[in-house]
Amino acid sequence: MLHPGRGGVRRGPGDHQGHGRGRADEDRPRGLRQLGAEQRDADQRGAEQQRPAKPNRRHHRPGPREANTFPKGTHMTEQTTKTDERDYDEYRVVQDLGGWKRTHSCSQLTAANVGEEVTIMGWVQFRRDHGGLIFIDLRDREGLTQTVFSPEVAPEAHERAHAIRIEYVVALRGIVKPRPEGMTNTSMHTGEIEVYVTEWKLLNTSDTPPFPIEDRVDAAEMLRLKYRYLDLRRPRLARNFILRNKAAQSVRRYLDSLGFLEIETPVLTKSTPEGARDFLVPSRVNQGMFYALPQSPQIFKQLLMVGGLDRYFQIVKCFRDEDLRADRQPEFTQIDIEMSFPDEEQIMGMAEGLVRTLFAETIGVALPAAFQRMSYKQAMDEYGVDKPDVRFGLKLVDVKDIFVGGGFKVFAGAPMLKAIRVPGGLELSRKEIDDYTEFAKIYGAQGLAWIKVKEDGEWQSPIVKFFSEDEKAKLAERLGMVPGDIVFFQAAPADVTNASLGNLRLKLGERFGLIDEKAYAPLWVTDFPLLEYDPEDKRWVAKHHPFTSPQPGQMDTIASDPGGALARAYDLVLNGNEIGGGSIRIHTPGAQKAMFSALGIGEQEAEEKFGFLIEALKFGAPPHGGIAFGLDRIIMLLTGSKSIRDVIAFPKTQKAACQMTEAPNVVDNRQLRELGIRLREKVAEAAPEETKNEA
RNA sequence: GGAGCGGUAGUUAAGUUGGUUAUAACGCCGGCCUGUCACGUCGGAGGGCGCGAGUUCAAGUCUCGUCCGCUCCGCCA
Repeated sequence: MLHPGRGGVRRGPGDHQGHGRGRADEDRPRGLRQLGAEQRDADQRGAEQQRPAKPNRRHHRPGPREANTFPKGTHMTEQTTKTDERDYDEYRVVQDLGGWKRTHSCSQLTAANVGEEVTIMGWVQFRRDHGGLIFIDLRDREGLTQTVFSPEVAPEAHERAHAIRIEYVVALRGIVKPRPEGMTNTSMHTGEIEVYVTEWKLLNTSDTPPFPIEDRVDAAEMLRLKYRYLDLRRPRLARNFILRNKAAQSVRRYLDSLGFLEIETPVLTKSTPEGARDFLVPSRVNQGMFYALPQSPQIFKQLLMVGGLDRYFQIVKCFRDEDLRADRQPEFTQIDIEMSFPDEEQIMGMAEGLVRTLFAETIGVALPAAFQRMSYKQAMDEYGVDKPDVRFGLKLVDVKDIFVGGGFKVFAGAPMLKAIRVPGGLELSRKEIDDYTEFAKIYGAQGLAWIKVKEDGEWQSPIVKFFSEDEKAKLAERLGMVPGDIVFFQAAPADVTNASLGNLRLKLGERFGLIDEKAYAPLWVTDFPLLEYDPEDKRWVAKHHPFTSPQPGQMDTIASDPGGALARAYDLVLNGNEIGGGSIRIHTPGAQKAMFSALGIGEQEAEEKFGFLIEALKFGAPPHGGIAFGLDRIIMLLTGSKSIRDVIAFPKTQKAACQMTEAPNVVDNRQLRELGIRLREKVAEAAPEETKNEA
């Protein structure tokens, strides 16, 4: 893996000189090299010691270097044109700040500053060297400023500026001047002015970056992640983190104003058996024992309520050892909130205020005064998913009853049969329909039935020949079918029907341009089932978590009808994304025990795993409840990012690895021995000898 | 655990039914240039196609394996 250096000489650690751009010094006996040459030679020796010479094919450069291996004079006449080449390394001596202070950021200067002497510092974005005038666009996280080096204004500064390259770090001092008539750049915030540099300091050089530091460049994500610190310099990412900070501060201000206390909870905590896989941390002091990283601070925030602290919040890292997605990372950030003596309305009202404030203060969007609400049942019935995107229609319609006992076995015998009518869908090509069929199969569907209603009203479909006239009539009426439509059907088990049609609906919404990209449609989904059946474990598990309170009276029927019990839980959905969820919690030991029992967790097991919680509930736990928001997902929505990685400073790849640090990695056997851990043979092969760990 | 897509100069990509010396643009290095702003212009260097086998007279192109990245299903109380 070669570094994209500019010259033939590799730089070692601590070498700030930036030599190695051109050929080695001895190739060019010119006056330029007097300054700082000694220093450089010393550095070079140091660098070579630390980094043994490696054949570097890339930087092989024929020319004077080879010429010099000939006896002096033999070929020199032929080389004379080449010896005019210059080496700017003498100017690439890194300087101290020497007391210089920044007066402005790179986005600040406007016509109002004309005539001022300013000092700006940052990275070189572009260099336009005209031989005479040199233009440098200087970048910091805020923006760009054009600077001018003129031989008439400052000859020394101008001469040295020939050495400046992209991503060099410089401090520029100069006078703000209006740009000449007709030379303003309207696409730049600072486009009315330019800074005439009078003196400047080179604060650091830079190797050529592996990819350009510009938004318009589409570098491979692997590369961006390996050089994440360079990726972060790009305006798009910088903007994301500036906004993320704004959002976090907005949350703090809002919750603080309502009396919520920001309290930290442990990161080294106890494994919880329910839910996602835990990340485990071995204990050295207690060999053979493990901490777990929190999947959420759920139990701690409840205990803070038992502790009488009344209102808590935390912007907190949570960890789940599950597979990654475009919107899922193994460590992510939650806005975690809990309050005492609330009902659902209070929490939802507080949460709406929070989200409304957040959107107003970050992107200036006014969300509706009251968010739309929908029961879980309605969401599943009409949208097939528990996080509907309500920016558009195309609702799912249950048509099972029409075909019960009918002649078309696929429909008549289906556990669930739903249809989705798409106005204008007549234009879909065979290929598109086939693609949608493949799409449906991802969710376990066997196929995808369809009917096109042609302009003359005739139905075109591979399946209508199996329908009776009565079925056709009822179907047309139920769906309101008109010419130009296509109707898709899914006949399958409930989960497959809902998932395939629910997700197809989203694709169709996009295909037919039904989604207003600028709209924000928040939606509360309420009345979730308390439990859901896990066919793998063959038992009922908590849909939300086992501390969620059932709705009044639901506990009584839980044994007879576990699937029918409803929870005091609510999710906040925005444009089809789940951005938050919470519940009123169980706050009496009796109810909590009953819940564990319903989940098939025995008294002894409950005692071992959650004994401290049950005990706490015995000591006057107040009624309490809360909510948690996925901060990363909210920032994704606010910034329009397609990937959660674009809103996390140092994210992990799909294999949960960090391209930059190469975490996770093997550790010394010594470290393992201290922890009382021995790796199984197969794994141990990859582990290093204990003495060999690279620094 | 599974499905799909991808890996070719520093980067982004092209590369035909396997066939001379693997293309281009940008970037890089150097020359020239006093009004550019993704400056221009002239010249130059730079890769053997993720890695490993195999088929073949011949492999970037075909086969198998493997590694890495992305999207998705499962999973994510």
